[in-house]
This record gives sequence, C-alpha cells and structure tokens, in this order.
Amino acid sequence: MDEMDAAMALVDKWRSQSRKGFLDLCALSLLASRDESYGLDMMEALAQAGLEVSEGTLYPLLARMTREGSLSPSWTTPETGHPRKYYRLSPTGQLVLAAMREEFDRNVAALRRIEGGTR
Amino acid sequence: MDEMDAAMALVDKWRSQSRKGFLDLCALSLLASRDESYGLDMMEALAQAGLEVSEGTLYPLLARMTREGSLSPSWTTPETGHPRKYYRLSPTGQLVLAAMREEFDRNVAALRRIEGGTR
DNA sequence: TCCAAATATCTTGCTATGCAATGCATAATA
DNA sequence: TATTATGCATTGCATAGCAAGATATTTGGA
Repeated sequence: MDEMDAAMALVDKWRSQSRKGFLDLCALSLLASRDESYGLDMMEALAQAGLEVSEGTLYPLLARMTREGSLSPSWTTPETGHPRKYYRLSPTGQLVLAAMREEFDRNVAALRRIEGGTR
Repeated sequence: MDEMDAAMALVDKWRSQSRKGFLDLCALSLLASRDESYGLDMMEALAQAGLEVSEGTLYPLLARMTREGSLSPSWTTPETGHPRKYYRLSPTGQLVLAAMREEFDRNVAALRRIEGGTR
C-alpha cells in the first residue's frame, strides 16, 4: 500500500533525529560497564545489544566527548595487531552519565504518563 | 565544585539534542490518547506529565507534522474565546506512531542491555 | 471608548548531531 | 610485494530544538 510507504519514509527520517543524544548515553553506559574499550570494539558491542552504529557516527561522537572532557583516550599498541585508541570515562564523564540517566528515565516516565491508558 | 559545573553545562547542551525526535513521539502519543487537542492545550498536558515544551518548539513541530501528513488540523472558533487550531492523527500519523513506538521501545531495551549489570 | 492583559499561533536565526561517503595508515597473509 | 583486514578520522548535508520576538483576536477595566 501507498500509505504504508509514506509512513516508513517519515520514520526513516525520524530515526536519525531520535538517536541524537541517545547515542551519547549508550556510549557512556557501555564504557561504564566495560571500564574501557576502543572504537570498533564498541561498535560491535552496541550491535550485539541491538544498536547498529556506523563509524561515521561513532568516531565523531568519541572525538567530541573527548574534546568536552567526558572521555580519556589512550593509545595502545598491542604486541600483535593494529594500534588502538582506548577510551575510559573521566570523572566528569561519570557525572555526565549519571545526570543523563536521570533525565532519560524521567523522560521515559513522562512518555508513559502521556500514553496514559491508550496502550 | 568546578567539575560539577562542567558536567552540568555539558548536560544542558545534551538536553535539547536528546529531545529531537522524542518530542514527535510524545506529541503523537498525546493526540492518540486525547483524540484531538490544540497547541497551548498540548503544552499544558505535556507539562502536566513532566515534560516542559516551549511554543517555539511545539508550533514548528505541529506545522512540520501537518506538512508531512501525520496530522490533520482544523480551525474552530468557539462561541466564546480565541480561535483554536485543533489537531488529530491522520491514518498515516497512526502508522507513524506505531512504528516510532516499536523502535523507541527497541532502543530502550538495547540501552538496558548495554547498561548490563552495572546499575 | 480606549488601553492593557490574556489567549493563541507563527517566524527567524543559531547551534549541534547523525550519517553516508571517503580517505588514510598499519598489520597480517598469501 | 600485493592484497586484505584492522582501525581511526574528516567532510558535507539535512534536520530538529529553542530563545526571542511578531502577529492577531478577545476580554475586562478605567
């Protein structure tokens, strides 16, 4: 049907918008649970959890959060393999993550209230 | 402390980003549960649920969704009071809402998996 | 009657993120 | 010594949130 196509196109456009900021929360959460990780490893872990993130999305995100002071990167050259840039949460990053979680949960709770009994 | 201020500033910047798309879902959900509503009324309902949305945010959002075909607006001039533009979900809007809900829930589930046991 | 406040909607300009596409460098392998 | 795999980075575009301000109509008081 035609109606369905129109709706899908709108949702496609919406998708990338709705991930703004959300991916920050996911990246910080992942690093909080893993202690440290590097780009491609994070991509794989996120995909494993059901969240596909491309390199063109993740790397700028990591660069920005580093610039802002939430992440502390460090290069490591393993005995075998390619050099990797490992990221950890900085103290600021931990505060930021805690605040984001609070607000995200508040927003989800608000949405559930808005949905009311219609669901 | 200084660390706290830096974190708060970052979260402030993040806040408006993280609401992109999310507000679409909230507005559509609200209309689904109310059948119809107008701008200021929606602002009040959202605030009631714990979500503060300004006019400069909501009106462009409603205009866009109307342009895209998700909302059907209709002017009504009550016997007493100011003319109001009432919005309803169109058939496309109902499909869009259903798809957004699915994807939002999938993303929340993914986040919970990412957070793992660290919470 | 005329002015101020309330109700209601709309517009402009700025900033910032997601993402496809592309490029670059190094290491392992054949 | 090519070729493939691993790993990171950059550019350019489209788009939404929001502060600030504009516009229009209705109501109530001096």
